[in-house]
Amino acid sequence: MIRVLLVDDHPVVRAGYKRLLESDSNIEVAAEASDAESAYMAFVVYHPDVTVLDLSMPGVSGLSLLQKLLMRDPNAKVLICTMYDSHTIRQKALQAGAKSFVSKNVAPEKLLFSIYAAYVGEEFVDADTLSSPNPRDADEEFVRIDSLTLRELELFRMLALGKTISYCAKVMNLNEKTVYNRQTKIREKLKVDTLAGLVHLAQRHNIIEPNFIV
Amino acid sequence: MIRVLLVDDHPVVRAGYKRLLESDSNIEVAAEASDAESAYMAFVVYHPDVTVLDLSMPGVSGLSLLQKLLMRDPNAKVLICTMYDSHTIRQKALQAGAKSFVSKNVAPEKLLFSIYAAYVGEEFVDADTLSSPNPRDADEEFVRIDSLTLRELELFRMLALGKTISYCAKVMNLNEKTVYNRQTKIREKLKVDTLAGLVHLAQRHNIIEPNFIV
DNA sequence: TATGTATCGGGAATAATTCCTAAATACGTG
DNA sequence: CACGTATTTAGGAATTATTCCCGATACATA
Repeated sequence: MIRVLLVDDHPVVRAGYKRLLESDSNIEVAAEASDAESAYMAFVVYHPDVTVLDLSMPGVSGLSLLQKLLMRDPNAKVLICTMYDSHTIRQKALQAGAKSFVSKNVAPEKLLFSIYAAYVGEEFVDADTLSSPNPRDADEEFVRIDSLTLRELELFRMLALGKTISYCAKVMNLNEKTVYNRQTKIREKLKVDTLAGLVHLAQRHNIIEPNFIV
Repeated sequence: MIRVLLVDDHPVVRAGYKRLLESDSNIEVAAEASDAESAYMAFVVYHPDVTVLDLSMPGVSGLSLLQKLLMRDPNAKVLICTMYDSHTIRQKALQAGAKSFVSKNVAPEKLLFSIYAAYVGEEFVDADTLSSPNPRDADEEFVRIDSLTLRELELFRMLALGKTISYCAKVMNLNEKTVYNRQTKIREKLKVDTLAGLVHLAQRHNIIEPNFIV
């Protein structure tokens, strides 16, 4: 039996996942969490075989959680699952130590398969997304985004979402000074001179969802 | 047996929904679709009792599909389900003729309940989301934007596009000081505390278009 | 004419941001 | 292991951006 910890901030989606995963008789959802904090606690308490982590969580980026989990247990099997099929995010996730990565555009069977793969310790990165490299990949902008460090990427995302410096500092457990300095560096690296430009860049590269217009 | 048509562009999420819905023995997923076109065809062919429609589809807006479905069958029971818990979207969906509306932040049981409600023809709008009106409320936002003067609106647009203060001053033939002061007033009127927030607001109200890589 | 509102910017105070520096930690490599 | 390199974190001082309060003009309209 593969015991899974399920982390996703949408109850409905999480419930759906759970049913989907448990349609496989070898998989059991041992615990669920809707945010990074409770996810970490659940991880410590339940020692799941595999953690399925949805990256599109609000607040602190899921990537920090990923690192925390790996710090706690370097052999943790974490399967990253995300709406945003961005090469940037994928790179960062793998770089941060994720063993597996699938987007929500993948076939459901592949999700199950990748949980098995993660369980036995194999790395699995969804072939679809890898084999059809995004045309944006060659883009200069992409290279710039790629040059961001993990923490810079996190801050980039939050700033693009419209969070204030003080909010970012609070959420990321940083001194405001650090956030200011890092923000400057981000804009430097991305060659963007306003916060608004940062938003557009983030949207172009699926770092944040484009604003929904109905 | 309630026959459901399931429309969501993420296979994994869709599969999860399906398992969730079918965990209720009175509900059967008669058909699935991942885009507006095939959803419409499936609707015509299968005559579902209830259509569960995820609004976060790419391409043609889900609301257009909703209208098409209602044109085809004015009594169609359509349950709108969305990631984006925005009052704007909710308003527009109901206004377009949706009978029911839930966000993915709702409890899974409520999703099932709302399908029953839709089936028997009752209107159901998730109370949680209604009772806590979003600060980004569409109408309020609209009123605020409406309160901008002509020059303020011009500047608002330029700032949202990512132009710098000095550029705006040059183009608008103004002293930078004036631009600063005006910018402050705009953010005050719009109740937004970062430039990034200004971008999102501008996009929501079609002041500027979200820019994608083509 | 009085009144209100839009437009424009100055002066002084304040807050935000940069620039430079540095320590602690991690990480791969010879 | 030791070493070079990169990351993450901030502080002090300098600089810039932004606010707050204010006065001036223009222009419509009650």
